Amino acid sequence: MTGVSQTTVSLVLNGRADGEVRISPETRDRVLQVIRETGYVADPAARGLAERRNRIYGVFTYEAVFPAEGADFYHPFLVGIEECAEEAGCDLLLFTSAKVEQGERRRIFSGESRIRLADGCVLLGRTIDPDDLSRLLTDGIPFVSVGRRDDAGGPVPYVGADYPPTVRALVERAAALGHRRMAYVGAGKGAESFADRLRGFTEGVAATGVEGLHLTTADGLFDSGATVVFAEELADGVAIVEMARARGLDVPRDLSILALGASTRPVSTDIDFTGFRIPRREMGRRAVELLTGVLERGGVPQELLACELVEGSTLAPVPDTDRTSGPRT
Amino acid sequence: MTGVSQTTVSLVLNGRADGEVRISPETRDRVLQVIRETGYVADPAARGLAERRNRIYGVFTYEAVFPAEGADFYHPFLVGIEECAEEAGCDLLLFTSAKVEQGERRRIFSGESRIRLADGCVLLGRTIDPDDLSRLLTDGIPFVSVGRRDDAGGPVPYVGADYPPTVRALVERAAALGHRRMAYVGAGKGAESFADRLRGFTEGVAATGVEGLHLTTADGLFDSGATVVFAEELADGVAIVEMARARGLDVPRDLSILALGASTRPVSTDIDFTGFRIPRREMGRRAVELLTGVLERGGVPQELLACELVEGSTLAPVPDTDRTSGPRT
DNA sequence: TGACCGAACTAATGCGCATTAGCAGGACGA
DNA sequence: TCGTCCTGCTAATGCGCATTAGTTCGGTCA
Repeated sequence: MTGVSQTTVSLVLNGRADGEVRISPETRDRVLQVIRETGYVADPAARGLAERRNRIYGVFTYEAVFPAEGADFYHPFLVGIEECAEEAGCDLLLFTSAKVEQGERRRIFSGESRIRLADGCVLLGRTIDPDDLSRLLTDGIPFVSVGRRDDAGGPVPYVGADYPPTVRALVERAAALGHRRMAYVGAGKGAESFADRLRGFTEGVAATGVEGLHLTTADGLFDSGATVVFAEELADGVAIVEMARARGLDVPRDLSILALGASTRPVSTDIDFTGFRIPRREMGRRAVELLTGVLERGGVPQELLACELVEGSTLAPVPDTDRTSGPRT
Repeated sequence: MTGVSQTTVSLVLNGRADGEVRISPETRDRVLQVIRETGYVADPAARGLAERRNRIYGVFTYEAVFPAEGADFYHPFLVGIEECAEEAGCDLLLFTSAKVEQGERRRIFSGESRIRLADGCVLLGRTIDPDDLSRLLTDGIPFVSVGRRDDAGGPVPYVGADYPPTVRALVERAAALGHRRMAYVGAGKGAESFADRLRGFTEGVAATGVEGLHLTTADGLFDSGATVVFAEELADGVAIVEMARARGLDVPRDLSILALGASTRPVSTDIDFTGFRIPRREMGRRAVELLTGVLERGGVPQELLACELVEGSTLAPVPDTDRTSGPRT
């Protein structure tokens, strides 16, 4: 002991020698000296209890944070999150205790959740359980979702990728190359990201005045007369390319295939798809920044980051035969 | 409120209706009902403060947990750690707030460390700052190091890879193929893992009665007359193979090259090295298990896991010319 | 009828800190 | 000499829980 009160130590530790409270330089130095000698560190638990914050950001994922298969779709997000947390001087709490039950998905509020130990939380996953989402809202837990989310009993704070204009731009590019019959292959619903892509496709088709088909699966694709395919995910694109090649079609000479973003499903390919890049790392960074903002000023931030178009080599001008047969419809 | 005291709620929440304390089933059900309706969750901070544990394991790494380059050397460890933490019902706290200063390494006890929020800690990194290590010991913070560590003012709890017998086995295998002059290329010190590999090499050489050279770098390797090279790390192995090929040597016909474990440095190669596999995932798992044991029963566990030999294709019988010229020394 | 006991709770305390109100002591002006 | 103000510090309180030592309220038994 230095002979001073616990209060004084607390004040010195927190540098609270401002207006209201005063500590003489000699006392401060003496306390600091002892702190240095003993290596005293304030108990974070008690500190958090009194201060009502821990400088900890929670990260909730529906999948394993460290996938056994190596880096995956979510890895770049996490890179950004870690970078930004480091800058913010925050630690990251991974909710690994939320076990993945038999056949069930990980849930946020399972049993005694430690989520409130975190000042706020970043949510990651293609889809997020609606119940979890509304629970977060009603409980008033600060959070930011990575990926746009529809309202869940109230506006959801998020940072997403701005798919519609991106997909639309691809449609326009295809139209400029003479394509007049385009197909979108994929569910177009379920995850918001899918819906947004389909929306961009639909908007683009309407804006350019070309024909647009929405196929849930690739079945019937090759009888549809479409000269360019928009694959909802990279994995879809890979599958379609293989199907096309199996039919003796050359990509992109006979059929252009665009991949709309990376794939959440594991897939390896060396095809240089035309499409766009989801700014995953930036989204991760931005999510942490927005979370910090929410904690400081509140609010419900909603941001969409632009996707960068990828030139690739799977988009070519419409084949001549199709260009002539196009008007026949 | 249910009309009962905070104590009762606490007892119900923790299922403490055992011998000492009694709660009538009706009261319990009533409390549980209200808990379910309101979605009450105990504040983990306060709980931790009173209970002196948080069910959180800290993970300290000297590098970024999520490397920008994708999965790296440390990834498999983390996979195992996450798996085991999930089973143990613990969350993981990543100390991202310990910034990497200009040119400095990450330090565990930088400023207001949140390390004590974790019940214990897993340490990851090729080398660990000796000061950090002894500080952990003197502060009595439960931890387990992934990778063997020499004492730091006391025995260090660890789970490591058992390099010496593994390397020794490789030496014996090479000897069985006729090699009589072997070279170890690498520092052989610094990290414990390097020292252990060199020790295994030295032991193996002594046991088989062959000649063993220790070269710090690959300089002079090709004039040494060695017919088989033990590369300390994968990256070293790759470099040596390239040097050998540049000299017109065929691997492994003219020169056998063994790689001692994966590389902590980023390197990509498709060479199918003969060597061994570091059981990284298992080590991660085991570290968490040992940490749990330390928390429950104390002690200083020290374990070495066996490495699996990898057949590969860079080890061949000694070349004839060398076999004959071998005895000339 | 009073002593005794067990069942079913609750009051009180402490965890280690941050924070607020307040206190001792000296300087200073009237 | 007394009141006032400022400086430099501390006592006390609360954060939300777990835990321990009661306390109350029927019975039960002698």
